[in-house]
Amino acid sequence: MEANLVIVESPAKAKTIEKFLGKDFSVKSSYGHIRDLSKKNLGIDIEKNYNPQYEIPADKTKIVAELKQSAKRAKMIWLASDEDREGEAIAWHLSEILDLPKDKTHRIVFHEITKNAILEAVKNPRELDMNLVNAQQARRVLDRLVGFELSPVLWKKVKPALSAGRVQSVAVRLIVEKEREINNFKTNTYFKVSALFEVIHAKGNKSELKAELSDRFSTKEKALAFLNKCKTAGFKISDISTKPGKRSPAPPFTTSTLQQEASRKLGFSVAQTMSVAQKLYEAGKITYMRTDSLNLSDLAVGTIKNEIKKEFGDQYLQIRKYKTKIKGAQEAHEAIRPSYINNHEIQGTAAEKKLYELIWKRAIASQMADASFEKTIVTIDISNATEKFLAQGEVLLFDGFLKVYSESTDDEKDDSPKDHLPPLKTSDILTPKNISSVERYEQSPPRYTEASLVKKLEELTIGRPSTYAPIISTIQHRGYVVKEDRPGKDRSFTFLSLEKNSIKEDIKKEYAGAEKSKLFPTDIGMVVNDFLVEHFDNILDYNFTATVEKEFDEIALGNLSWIKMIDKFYKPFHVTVQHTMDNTERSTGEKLLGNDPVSGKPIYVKIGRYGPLVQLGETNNTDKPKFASLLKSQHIETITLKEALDLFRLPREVGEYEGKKVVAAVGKFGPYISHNSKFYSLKKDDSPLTVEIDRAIEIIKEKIEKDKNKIVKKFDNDLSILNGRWGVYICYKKENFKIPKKTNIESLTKEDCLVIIKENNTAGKKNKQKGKEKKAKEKK
DNA sequence: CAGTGAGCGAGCTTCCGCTTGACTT
Repeated sequence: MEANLVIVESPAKAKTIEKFLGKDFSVKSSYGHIRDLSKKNLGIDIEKNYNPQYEIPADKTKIVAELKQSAKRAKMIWLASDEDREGEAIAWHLSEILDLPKDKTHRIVFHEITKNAILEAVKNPRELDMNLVNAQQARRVLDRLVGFELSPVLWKKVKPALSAGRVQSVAVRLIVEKEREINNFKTNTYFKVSALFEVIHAKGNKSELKAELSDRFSTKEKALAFLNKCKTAGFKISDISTKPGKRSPAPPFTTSTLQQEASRKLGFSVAQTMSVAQKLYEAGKITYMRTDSLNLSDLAVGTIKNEIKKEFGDQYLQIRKYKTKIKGAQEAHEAIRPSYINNHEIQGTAAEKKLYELIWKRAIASQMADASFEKTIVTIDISNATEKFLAQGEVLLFDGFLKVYSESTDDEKDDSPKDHLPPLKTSDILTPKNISSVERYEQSPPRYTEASLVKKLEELTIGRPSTYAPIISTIQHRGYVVKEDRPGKDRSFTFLSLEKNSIKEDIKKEYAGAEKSKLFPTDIGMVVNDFLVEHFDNILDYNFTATVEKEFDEIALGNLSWIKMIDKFYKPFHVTVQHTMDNTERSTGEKLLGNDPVSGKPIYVKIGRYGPLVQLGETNNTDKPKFASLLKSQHIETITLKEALDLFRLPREVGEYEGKKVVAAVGKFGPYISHNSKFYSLKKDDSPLTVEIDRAIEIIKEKIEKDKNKIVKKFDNDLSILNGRWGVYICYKKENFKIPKKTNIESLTKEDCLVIIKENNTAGKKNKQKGKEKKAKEKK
């Protein structure tokens, strides 16, 4: 029996610490929170000072029972959860549930998992900080009150099963407002001018110089006028200036920056980054991956120092201490870094290797010297114009940290040429080989990616490292936001070129505006957002979280009672909730698009029971209005009257095939064509409004062919072997069964199949039941 | 599997933050 029981939050952490502490200590993990507000109801007794009703969730009963056993046997219990308010609350809940006597309980904290830090922590135990615990209770109660009072308002006023909350609703708002900003963006064009000059040097050899005009022109006429002037102009270098520049490395990774860089450099989703990082952490290869801290332990800085000296030399070393700029950062852990710096690479999956390499490079580079440049700007005068051409050159003098790593940015649109410049001197005369002016479009603001949304949330201090990935998945799961690709459009631009004293004008085409893996609001997301902003603007305010965080801090310092703080928020909030429930109309996002030119009846667009629709005619009239669903690619915010009118053309007769009619329409499962009382789904690029008979026949033939291939073997009407998405499987009485790996499909007999089904049924019944429950839950 | 959009009402849905597996019909 061990004399000492240490409880931490994470099992991987427990394993590491146990090694440092020796055999008198047993280290166990609580697996995060062990208690939470009751799930069945509000879980808060409003009448009795907002008394929280805590419960141990079903999936935690086992671990709590184990901890109880261990605690009973131990002489001293060390509560070693994180030193932030959630960690303090975990320690408090543990002491309550495990019924720990004060004289048997020590609270210890450490910010890094190194032997020294842990031994030091054990030497300096303290008591539970109830102020910090109360700050957490306030946070928890506030979130529950907001979520569980706001969501039912949406069920009644918009649609059942929707949700709202302090964090998710603001995340959705960011995306909705960005979308509107983009939709309202007026794209102007301008003309930029660039030139290719020839320089003849003293010895007669020639070189080329690219330069850009310092000014842009707002119209084609102005650009043309300028090019005309250039026909007779002389070009001379009037100034060459050089100035030094430097770049510093980025700090080591936090959760948020890791998610951003893995997205930009490796194309990972934030969830993927977290799951790969979790694997690396559990394997002991990196430090904890949910952190907002930029700190590296002294031990880590020491080994990084040695590594840089050994690999690159002393001149590449520059020890730096980074301070977080994020307000409200709790810094309970280190920054994310490799556990062992001398491991440049690791064994593992391709994704694990790539992510590890990224973390390694970033940590190393953070302690390396600045890179230095020399920037040269050459100014070229034009004899008959006031505008100047500028040529820029950049020479890397010392690579420094760039030897290892360079951070990516979200918008890399700096396309000005930065070449190595030829030898030049002031007063050199230049001969233009070509001067051209190209029409450019102003760029609308960029849509959010998962990673850039995380960045924005972190700036607003909304959410925590452990919740960034879940937030992104929640708002998508609720149907407020979709992550998808959307095609761009062809657009034309004018290209003017002056060569050999004549100006040529071309109209060229480019493909622009295509989006890949971007976050778009859905119709329901927009309607819910507008409803919440209208009635609960204080909670949807981007500063709401920051404001309440300040109050949580005051509670943690013992300057404010958490009950008073909650009461001050709740009383007026609840009045607003009641008022909104009683006095507002249902919100459908209804909008008048215009009138039908044939009947003169109004056409509306709104969200109906089954999704967005267009409506022809009024609902209160004697004759029923006509309805039609929007296509998947259409949205209530942007659909035009013409597109709405087209929707009423469905179902549409496309033509004939094998003597039977082919009809295109939109059904429960999307656009389809029907033929001979069979149905065929349309492909992504097909529209039921425009699909032609030839294409329809193609789709029909394709489907028939595919169905043929689906059947591998058919024993009788009940039993067959089929080809599915995840490979070959057995279908028996409409139920599907997995075939064990290494089975020879060719030789499977009917009897073999029945055996597999039987085994599957007995062994897999439990799992299957679980799976079904989970699925049912997800559906809800 | 291939429209539906009325109205009533029972019983359901829902938050954020801390953790990891079990789950891939």
